Amino acid sequence: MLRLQDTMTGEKRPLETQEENLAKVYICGPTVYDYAHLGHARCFIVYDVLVRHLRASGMAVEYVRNITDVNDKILGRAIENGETPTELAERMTEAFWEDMKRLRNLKPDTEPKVSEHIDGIVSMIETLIEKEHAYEADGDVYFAVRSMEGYGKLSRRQLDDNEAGASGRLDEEHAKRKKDPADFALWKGNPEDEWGWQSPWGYGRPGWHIECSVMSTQHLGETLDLHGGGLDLVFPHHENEIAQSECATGCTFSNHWMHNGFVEVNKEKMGKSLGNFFTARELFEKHEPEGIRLWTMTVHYRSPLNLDWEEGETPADNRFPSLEEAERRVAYLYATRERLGAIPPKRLIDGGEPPADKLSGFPAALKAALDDDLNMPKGLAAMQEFLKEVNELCDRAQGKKGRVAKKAIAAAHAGFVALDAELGLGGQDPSAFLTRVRDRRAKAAGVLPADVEQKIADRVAARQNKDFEAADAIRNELAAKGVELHDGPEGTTWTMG
RNA sequence: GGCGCCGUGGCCAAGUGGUAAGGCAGAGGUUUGCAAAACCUCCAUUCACCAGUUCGAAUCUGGUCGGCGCCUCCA
Repeated sequence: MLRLQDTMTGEKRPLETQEENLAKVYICGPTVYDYAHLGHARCFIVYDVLVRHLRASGMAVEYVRNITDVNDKILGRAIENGETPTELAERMTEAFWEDMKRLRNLKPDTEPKVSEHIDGIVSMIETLIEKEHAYEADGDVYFAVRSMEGYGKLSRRQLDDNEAGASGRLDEEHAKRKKDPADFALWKGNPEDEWGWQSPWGYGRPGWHIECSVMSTQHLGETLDLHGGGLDLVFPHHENEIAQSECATGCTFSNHWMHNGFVEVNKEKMGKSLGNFFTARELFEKHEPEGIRLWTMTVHYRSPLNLDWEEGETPADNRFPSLEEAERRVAYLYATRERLGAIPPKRLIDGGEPPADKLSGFPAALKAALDDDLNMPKGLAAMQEFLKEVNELCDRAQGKKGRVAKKAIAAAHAGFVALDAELGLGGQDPSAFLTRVRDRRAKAAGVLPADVEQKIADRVAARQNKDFEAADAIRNELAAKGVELHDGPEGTTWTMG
């Protein structure tokens, strides 16, 4: 049973779904005006693990994540780029999907776009006007926050406590049309030569929050089992979604609210204006996406996730020690999996000792960790102990007369299956992964694989002649470039340290 | 001003009433022609500080100090 922190109640409580064995999950997706950044990566990995875990626990999940393709920022950026907002949005949507795929995030079941829900938006606004929760003003439509009892319940704030314009972003033009400073736009009128749609209140575009109310309701029904997004969306976005949806339908909007923490860079919030902003794809140049995936799991999903950044002379010289460490851990995972797969059948025996608890108990330990408010660091700790046991198993199989029990091997394989199902780790081809990491590092260090292979051949010859001095000279020469040689029964292999 | 979060070993980080997971780094060992990898052992009598509650507190309460987020762009 999954227990999750609920932002609404401030408590950890079981995720109770309306229909048994079906979870209706809505996650706020990206606004597609630019490439996904590290914060997006983290956020969507968190919800990906949520969905994976629910499914691994035997639950069906209807996973809906929207694409916000209608937004002022998209328009602004498109004008800068000299393209249409639709072109930009489509380009960025494709890029987003590609990045998510590389991070090994599952595709949601439905990815509704705002541009395809304008009719629904208009009709929800009409309902809100009818029910006197919204009013028209000069071609705009605003939601009247004071018309709703309990406005502010998610973020636990009283309207009168908020400091109007505390973030210094009051838009005076629109502010004077509002009856209350806290009222927010459902529809914003704009000139017909600008991007927009026709509506009962004239030409214009939807406000920021209404699209999620409409898309979630349309695809999952009036009441969601869980709604999630970044911590910054609690107020105003989710608060306003609640206001719109509950005033329009009269139903509870979502039974559970989940919010993930931010990514920080050197302990400061990541932001374009701060110059410490990284897109997912620029980091993919340096680090395996799956390493980044594991890195996001090293802290609890609600805590800040800090990226260490050692700024280089040029962007290419930037270093990210925490990502390097995470990538090494993923490489260890794949190396272990590769070793397991390489155990020859003749080493396997029936019977034998029962597998160690850390081995056979890993899937259950992982499930228990995730059941407890998606505790991924705890899950990784269990993974680490599991991998150690698998290596120990491989060590035993490698001894001169080494034999291991078939049931232990089966338990190890089951552990890897669980790891991929629950966390989305270790599901790639091990040797392809390891070779890719090695070759990328070699390239970065200016090491040519063909040269290394030649040196290895020279060294093999030297060793056959018992010329260990020459052999060691080659080892040292390569080591100076970061190349590590591994002598094994099958020959010599190499990695980049 | 309002709402909320955090302070655990050299670094990162779980743990939220029963006596400190895991990772990185470090030390020693098994193994190796030498290495690497892998594995084993060691590495916080202590959880910012001060009071209090309790048989018992890193975990609860109050206070102090320090860091941070949100208050209509934000994942």
